[in-house]
Amino acid sequence: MAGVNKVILVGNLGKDPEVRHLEGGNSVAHFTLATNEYYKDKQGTRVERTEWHNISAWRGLAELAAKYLKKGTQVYIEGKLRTRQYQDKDQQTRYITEIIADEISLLGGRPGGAGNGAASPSTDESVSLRQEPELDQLPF
Amino acid sequence: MAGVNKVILVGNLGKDPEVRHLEGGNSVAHFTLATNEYYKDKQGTRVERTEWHNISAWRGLAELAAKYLKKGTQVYIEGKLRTRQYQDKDQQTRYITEIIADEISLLGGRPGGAGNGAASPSTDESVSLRQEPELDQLPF
Amino acid sequence: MAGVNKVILVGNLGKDPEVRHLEGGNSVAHFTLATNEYYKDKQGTRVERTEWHNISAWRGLAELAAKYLKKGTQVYIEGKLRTRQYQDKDQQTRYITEIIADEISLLGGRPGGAGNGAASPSTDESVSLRQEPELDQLPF
Amino acid sequence: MAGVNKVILVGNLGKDPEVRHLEGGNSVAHFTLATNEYYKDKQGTRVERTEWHNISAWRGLAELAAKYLKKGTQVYIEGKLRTRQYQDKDQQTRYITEIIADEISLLGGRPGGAGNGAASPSTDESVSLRQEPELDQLPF
DNA sequence: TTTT
DNA sequence: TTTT
Repeated sequence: MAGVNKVILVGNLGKDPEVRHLEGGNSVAHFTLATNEYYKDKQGTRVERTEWHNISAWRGLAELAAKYLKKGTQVYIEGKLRTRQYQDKDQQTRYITEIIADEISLLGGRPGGAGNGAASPSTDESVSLRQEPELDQLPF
Repeated sequence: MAGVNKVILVGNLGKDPEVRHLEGGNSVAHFTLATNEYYKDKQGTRVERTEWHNISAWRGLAELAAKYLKKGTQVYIEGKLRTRQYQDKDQQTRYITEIIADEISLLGGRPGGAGNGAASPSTDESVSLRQEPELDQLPF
Repeated sequence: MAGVNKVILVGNLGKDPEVRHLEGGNSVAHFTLATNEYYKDKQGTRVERTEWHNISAWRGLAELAAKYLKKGTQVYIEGKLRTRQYQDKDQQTRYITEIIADEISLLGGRPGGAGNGAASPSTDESVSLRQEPELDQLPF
Repeated sequence: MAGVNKVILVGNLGKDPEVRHLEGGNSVAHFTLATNEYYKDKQGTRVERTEWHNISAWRGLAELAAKYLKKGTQVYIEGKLRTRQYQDKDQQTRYITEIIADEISLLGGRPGGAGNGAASPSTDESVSLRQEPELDQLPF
């Protein structure tokens, strides 16, 4: 029976998306997303906690991310968790957990309006896709 | 502004929860959860893909997890992502991403009914909590 | 800017799905879903509260619902809210809120195993779709 | 077994929240929220669809809604579905489906920054609560 | 390491 | 009208 693996985030990009064009015409965008949380510790002091997430967007969604998202942009992201292993420079097995984006919505009234250099999506373009990444083509 | 950091999973436990009792009376349970996904590859062959998640449940939710969950149990989990760093045995900095559970619901008609040895929750007990982990008391 | 309109439910069907075949080859399934909640009132008495939801599933998802879901089946449903207006028998305008399903996952170990008469999905069939209903073809 | 009844919305308020103070010191805020969706119809024409949701926020969350939200404010809302029945002016039984908010997050860089007259939340105040409405005190 |  |  199929399970459920769903992530929902609202936060701000830590850097501009990096896009790689893969053999076969596919592309993938990577960026980090910060989600902030505020709570009071035992002494009643207000504490801010920032969690950083690794986001991957594939194919059409990668192109849209490259076009409309920039460092600082506030977005809603829906996706799924994926943990990959890779060999580090010392040939040690390491693990990294990413969110593979299925949907991205720009938040705030007017993206690019505050002079952040990002394009504004025409309302004809939907910033939303749902597709399987091709794992054998992962760029790293 | 507070962001959103939410994870929703439906899957099966890979092992019995391990519970640790911390100084100060707190407790934390750890277990892994498998979420299964099915799709067809380019050749049209059906492929099963299993993603493994590290789950942490704190305090009252840890006690409930220890009491009612076992290897194989199907659960709905809602929580948030947290990536921690730690030093491995070679004093290298490593990262691990976990889901801190806020809510756990047992699925399927009759938990423990298949002779899996887990207790069945009395309907007076709510298998749901929402609380902040105390990070300075992390067991590892 | 596109918004977000998402519903996530885990509950049991109150009746077998009713499927209608529309002109043009489309089909739609309707059923109700009960979600149960337990809490203690001010007197400390345990109270059960059942919320009933109207679910609609379209096209391929309608066929799958008809095939695999029955009264009593426990399911995970993801979808979106839609409120429609219609004229009642006295020509009064009435409103009904439904969840248009995007994804349905059967829960519990063995659907149909308890002799409920529903078919068991072959693992080749995915009980998951994501598509736009055609509003001009609504059956009522 | 407890079910799941969860709604996640990102949209804009259609009007200022209306707050009622109930006997016993409780309060409740009501407002409508629009979620926009864009898609192409069969002719390839771009179509915008707006869905309107009835939101209720209770107690502390009602006060925060009254203080920080205004017509047009973009928010993230998490809550649950509740359908109530009431008697209309002709003593007919009617149904209304609402989302009872558990969490509300203001979106966009600077709430109130565009001169909309709403206060800006001090970072010491958390715009998030999770509590049961007292149904016997519903204001209508 | 789960489940079907 | 479901389920426990």
